[in-house]
Amino acid sequence: MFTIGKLAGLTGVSNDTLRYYEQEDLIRPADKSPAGYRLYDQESARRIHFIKHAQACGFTLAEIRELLMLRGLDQACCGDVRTRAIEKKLQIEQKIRAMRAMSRALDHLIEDCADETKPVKECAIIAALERANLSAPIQSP
Amino acid sequence: MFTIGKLAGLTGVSNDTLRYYEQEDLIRPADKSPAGYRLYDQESARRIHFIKHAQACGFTLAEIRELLMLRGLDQACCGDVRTRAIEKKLQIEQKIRAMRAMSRALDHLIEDCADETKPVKECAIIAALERANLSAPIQSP
DNA sequence: CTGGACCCTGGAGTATACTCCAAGGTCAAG
DNA sequence: CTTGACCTTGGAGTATACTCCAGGGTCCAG
Repeated sequence: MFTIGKLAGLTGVSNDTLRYYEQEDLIRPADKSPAGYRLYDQESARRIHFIKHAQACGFTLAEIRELLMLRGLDQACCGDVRTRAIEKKLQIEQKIRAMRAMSRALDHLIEDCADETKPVKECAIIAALERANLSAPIQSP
Repeated sequence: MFTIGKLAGLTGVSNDTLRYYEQEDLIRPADKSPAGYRLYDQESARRIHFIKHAQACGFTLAEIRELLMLRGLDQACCGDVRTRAIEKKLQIEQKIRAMRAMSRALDHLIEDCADETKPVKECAIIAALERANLSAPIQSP
C-alpha cells in the first residue's frame, strides 16, 4: 500500500490527475489511512497503466471508464472489448481522412503561390481562400 | 448593405457565430443602422468565406485572425501567407502521424484478440493495455 | 517540538469554437 | 395598432482533460 505521491511517481501522472481520475470514477483508492490519506496497491498501478495506454490508442476517459467496467465484469467477454477497439479504429481512420483532406487543400494553396514576393493584393492563396471552391485550380486570364 | 441574418444566410454560418467572430476581432460590420443593427457588405461575405475555407484547411480562429491581418497589410507579401500554409501543413502531417500510431496500436490489440468468446479475465486486449509496451506481441507460455 | 515534505477538500481556471438564453428594442405588413 | 420576425446586449453553458490554488491537516527526521 502506498500513498498518492508514490502512485504518481510509479505511473508518471500527477497527484492532481489521480484525484481527477477518482472524481471521474476511473479509479478508487484500495483503502484510506486513518488520517484520510488515499492508499493504493499494485492493481491501482495496473489500472493507471491501462488508462494511459488506452489514451494512447485514442480512447477518451469516458470510453476508458466503460472499458474498465468491462474489465471488471465476469459476464463480459473479449468480443465486447474488441468491438470497441474496432469502432475506435474506424473513428480514427475517419479523422485521418479529414486531416488528409486539409493537407491536400493546403497543398493546392501552396502550389498556387507561384511568386513569394508578390504583394498580398495579388496573393493567389488569399484569392483562393475567398473563392468558393477550394480545390479548384486558378484560372489563367 | 444587409443585416446580420442576411449575411448568415449568405454564408451559411449562424447569427451567433457572426457576433462571436466580431467579438474575436475577425470581422467588423461595415456600418451600423440608426437603431444599432449591424450592416454588412460584399467584403464582409468574402471575409466570412475566407474564414470558413481557412478553417477547412485546419487553421484556428487565432491563426485566421493573423491571416486576415496580412490580407489587409500593404507591406505583407504572398510569402508570408505561404509560410503559414506550409507550417500548418507540417502540423497536420504531425497529427496524422500521431493518429496513425494510434491506429497501429489498435491493430495490434485487435489482432491479439484471437477468440471473441473468451471471458474478459483472459482477454488479450485488456492484458495488453495493462502491459507497459503496447506494441509488443503476446508471449506464448 | 519543529521544519519540511506530504496529504486533504473544494473550487476556479485553461483552451477552442461556438450555442443558447433572457430581456428588451425595431421594423414592416395587414 | 398589433403581430411576428428580426435585431440588440450581456452572460452562461458545452465538451475534454487536466492544472493550480488556498487553507488546512499529517507525518517523520533531527
